[in-house]
Amino acid sequence: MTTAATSGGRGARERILKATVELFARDGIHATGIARLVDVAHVSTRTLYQHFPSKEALVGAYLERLESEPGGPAQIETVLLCEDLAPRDRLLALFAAPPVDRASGQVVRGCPFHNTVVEAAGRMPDAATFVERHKRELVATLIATAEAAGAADPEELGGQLAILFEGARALATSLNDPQPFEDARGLATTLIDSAIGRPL
Amino acid sequence: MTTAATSGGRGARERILKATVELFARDGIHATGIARLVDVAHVSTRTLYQHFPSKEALVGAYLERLESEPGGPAQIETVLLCEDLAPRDRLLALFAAPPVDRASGQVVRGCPFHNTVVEAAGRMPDAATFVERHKRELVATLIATAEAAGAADPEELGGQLAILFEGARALATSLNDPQPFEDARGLATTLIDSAIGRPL
DNA sequence: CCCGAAGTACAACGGTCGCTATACTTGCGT
DNA sequence: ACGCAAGTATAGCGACCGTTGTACTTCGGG
Repeated sequence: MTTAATSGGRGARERILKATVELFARDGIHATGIARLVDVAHVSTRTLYQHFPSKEALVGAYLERLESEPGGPAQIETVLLCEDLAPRDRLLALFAAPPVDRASGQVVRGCPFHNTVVEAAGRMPDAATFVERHKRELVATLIATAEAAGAADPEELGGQLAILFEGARALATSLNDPQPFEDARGLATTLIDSAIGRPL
Repeated sequence: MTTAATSGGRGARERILKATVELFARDGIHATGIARLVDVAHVSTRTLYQHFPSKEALVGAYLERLESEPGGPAQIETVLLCEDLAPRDRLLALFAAPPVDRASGQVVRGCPFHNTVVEAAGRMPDAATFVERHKRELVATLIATAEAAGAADPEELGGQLAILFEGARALATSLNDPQPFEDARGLATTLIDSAIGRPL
């Protein structure tokens, strides 16, 4: 179901970005042509190219949007910054919910950042660099949160949780089954509680 | 560096498959056109289409080859079946070596099966089904090996190792850094030894 | 030796894709 | 109320991609 704006008019850039996030994340970059993008965004082709010089530039904007958009497909990772939760709960929240896109209601097809690297296949170095930086920040955030939770070795725990998170998303995608997320949550709980000396 | 056969002649099907595995795994499916495939395989376009009715059929053959080819990009997983090693060592071997393709000598760009699902983006249901089955078999093999190693809860350990393996490959790809593989190996060692009651 | 299968060379087709040109319309800010 | 930026509609370009047709060559087995 398309959730982008249903009427044309001013604010084209915003509609283009919304449609881009929706379609690139759900259907993939190669599978999403400019024509469909223009359809969903209710924007003329000309307008799209007045805002973005090329499809590759659109991919760059897509990645930036993924990072900043609160309800988007990358929303899960933002719980790490939620100050309302205790550090331990923030870490566990990563594995709490099945990774669902609020817009489409469907289970997210893996990690959109990682998928972009795979689809780019070495042909879009800027995108690869962006994702590399994003993932390094994710690991850094995990380490910082692990430290805030009082982990004995925050770097070790952060690195482990990063692998668990990526692995759960990848395996859930390949298996077409959310089960790995539950397995990862169980192991994550053990690792966290062991690292912070929490009683069983 | 291209390692496919350097001369034409009989045996085209084999050369086509070798080139397909090399190029699809290294450069991606979308990025690999029939023209390049034909070049590397030293085969005429016509011959390729006499062996495979379409590119999509070639993707199917590619996946089958990935599973069976001993030295191919999916070679790492085959150590699980190596009877020369003790079960515990088989499990650890998964994380021992950086995932390198013998043909290209480069670090493998994630898991080729998972990448195929991502690139297919829902447009090749057969490929997705194939990968799903492959991954279920991988998990099953991990569980069986965990059981052979004497794990207290083989299903739990197998599932955990599967997530670690997938996560290490995915994160190493996104980060463009083999570090996650080392982190995963450390955690895997702990999990295995804890599960089989091995002393530190 | 020679038939038939296997492979080759190459041009071209239809389709799609990213992208642009042209000419027109809309609607907010002042 | 009106000017100008913003957006629209649409046709089409050139390039590339997967795929096919045609006519020719090369072998190996009987």
